[in-house]
Amino acid sequence: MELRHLRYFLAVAEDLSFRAAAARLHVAQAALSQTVRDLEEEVGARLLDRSSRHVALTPAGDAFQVEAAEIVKRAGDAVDLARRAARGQTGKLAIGFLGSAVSLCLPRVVRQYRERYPNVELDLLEMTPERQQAALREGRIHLGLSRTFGAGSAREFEETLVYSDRLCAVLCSVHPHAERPRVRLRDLANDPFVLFARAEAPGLFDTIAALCRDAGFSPRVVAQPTAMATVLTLVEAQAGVSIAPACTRNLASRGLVFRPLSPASPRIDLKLIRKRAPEPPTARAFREVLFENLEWIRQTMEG
Amino acid sequence: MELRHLRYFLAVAEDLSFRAAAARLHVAQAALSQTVRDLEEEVGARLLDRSSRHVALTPAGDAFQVEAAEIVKRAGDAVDLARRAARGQTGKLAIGFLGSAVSLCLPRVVRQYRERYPNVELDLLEMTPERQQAALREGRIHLGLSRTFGAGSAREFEETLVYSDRLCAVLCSVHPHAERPRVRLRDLANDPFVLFARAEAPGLFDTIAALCRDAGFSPRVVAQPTAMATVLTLVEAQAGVSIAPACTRNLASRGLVFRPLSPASPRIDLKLIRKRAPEPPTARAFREVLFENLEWIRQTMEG
DNA sequence: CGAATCGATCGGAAAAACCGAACGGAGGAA
DNA sequence: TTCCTCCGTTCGGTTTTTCCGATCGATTCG
Repeated sequence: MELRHLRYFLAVAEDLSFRAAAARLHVAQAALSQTVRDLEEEVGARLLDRSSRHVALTPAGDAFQVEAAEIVKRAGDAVDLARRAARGQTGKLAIGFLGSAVSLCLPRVVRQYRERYPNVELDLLEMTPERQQAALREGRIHLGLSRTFGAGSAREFEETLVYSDRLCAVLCSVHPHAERPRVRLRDLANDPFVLFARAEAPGLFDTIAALCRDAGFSPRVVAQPTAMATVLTLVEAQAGVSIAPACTRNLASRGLVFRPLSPASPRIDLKLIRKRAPEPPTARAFREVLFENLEWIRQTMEG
Repeated sequence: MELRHLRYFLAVAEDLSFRAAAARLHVAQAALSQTVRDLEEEVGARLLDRSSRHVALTPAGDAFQVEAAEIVKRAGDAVDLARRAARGQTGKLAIGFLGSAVSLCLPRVVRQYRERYPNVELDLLEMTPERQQAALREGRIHLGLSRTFGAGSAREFEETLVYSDRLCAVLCSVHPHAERPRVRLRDLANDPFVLFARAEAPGLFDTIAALCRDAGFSPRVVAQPTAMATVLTLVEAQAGVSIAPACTRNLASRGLVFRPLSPASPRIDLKLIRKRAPEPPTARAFREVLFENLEWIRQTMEG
């Protein structure tokens, strides 16, 4: 049995006439007779009562008509669905993101994406860069918003710069250096340091450690919380000072100050990362929406 | 697009291999490539990512697979449904019945029918013979359980005897003749009569009128209720006497007596009536169940 | 009773589905 | 690295299916 059988049968069942249905389908009436006959043979029951003047549905044909109509309709819908899926207008999309880095800009992009692609099932998963790398590799997420994964990952992943940030000194507002417009790193040599856990973000940690080494000291790290909010809380509680990307000030309260470093620290980049593999259309669409907002994101992050 | 495309695509999507799927379908692998290719062309999107070593579903293919599987399954279900409909195992069945005549035997037959054909949507409609005739003609009911429609209907309807009944005198238990084993009709010549409305059942009414005429009198009809229960109530209230089929005693309370007539009245028949037209399988099945119970019905009605 | 219309049937033509074989690319083994 | 194997694609030729025009029998209508 093929859809052709159903389509032909439906046409006859609607018109209750082989000739009219044949005309509508642009086929000869003989073809219709033949096809309906074959269908009835396969079903094993007559679907249409046909005297030479009247055509009527049998009870079996009546039941079959309802089903056949739905099947043919669903076949059309299935094609539409596949087409939409190919365009990224439906399907699934899972994105890993670094909360501290994108909490300011991600909502806007997600809102625009949802407006344009309301039928995509979107999963936003806050993850550390390391977990993002693993998740991308295993296909659990399609895109990552993260610091760079480091050298050697360029073959496996494609990274696109979203915005670049600078590291700042994070001080409690009562810290002796809090009033200075810029903070020299070596002036913090004797302060205790609260740094984001190395296990969660080795790249960030090692960058900071290298900066200190260049400034002529090795930081005395007294705490490594696994949440940036905890880092800031400890600094505010005068447990120590910290070095963090400027954008984390979006998480901070009034009792903290963020001060540029002197000498200026290197930029650290937030990147949109994807696996070098066929990209789901949903991911491609999300990237496009994000790229349209690049200008705005960079302006926001600089301000 | 035909079901063949869906079946072939599904096989490949399940095995993630053209060769394996081809073997399973007993076709050459080339035929599969061709068919999937045609399908993708019609959809306008790739459904399968195929490098020369691995086959994987695209997002579009993933969405399409779910739909295609359901469509193919429904196609099979539709055939089953039509087959069952042709056997009377599913569908609709509407039966008109004369409440007073079949209240004793119909429940048993209906119960058996429901057990054997649980998926048939059964409508039981209490109707007078006249309404049954019209409903049968218009196809609103498929079978009727009724007194005969009268001469001249044999060409349009086929009637099968279910059981035959006798008319009885119906008296209030305090009626002077209530104690007699048999009642001579002419002894009731001066009694007021309560008879079932002629408009609702002309055949019955005219039969009774003819009996009285044969007994030498014309009955003085003081009421013609349209419900048999009302007839009995009025008789019990001593509004008059009545003549009714013996089986109506099933509706009666203690205050009434049913007495055979003398001379014995002619039998009146309850028939199963159907239109001379192609019979729905559900109706055919019901008739079979009823015929299996004919013996029991007749014994019950005589008792 | 003829004329017209309908669906079924038949033989041949057109279209499709199918097959085997050759081809090219990718991964694994030597 | 080179060779080998496996897989999907592509290409002619064949088989099967589908379709068409013509015709037939049956029924309705004038």
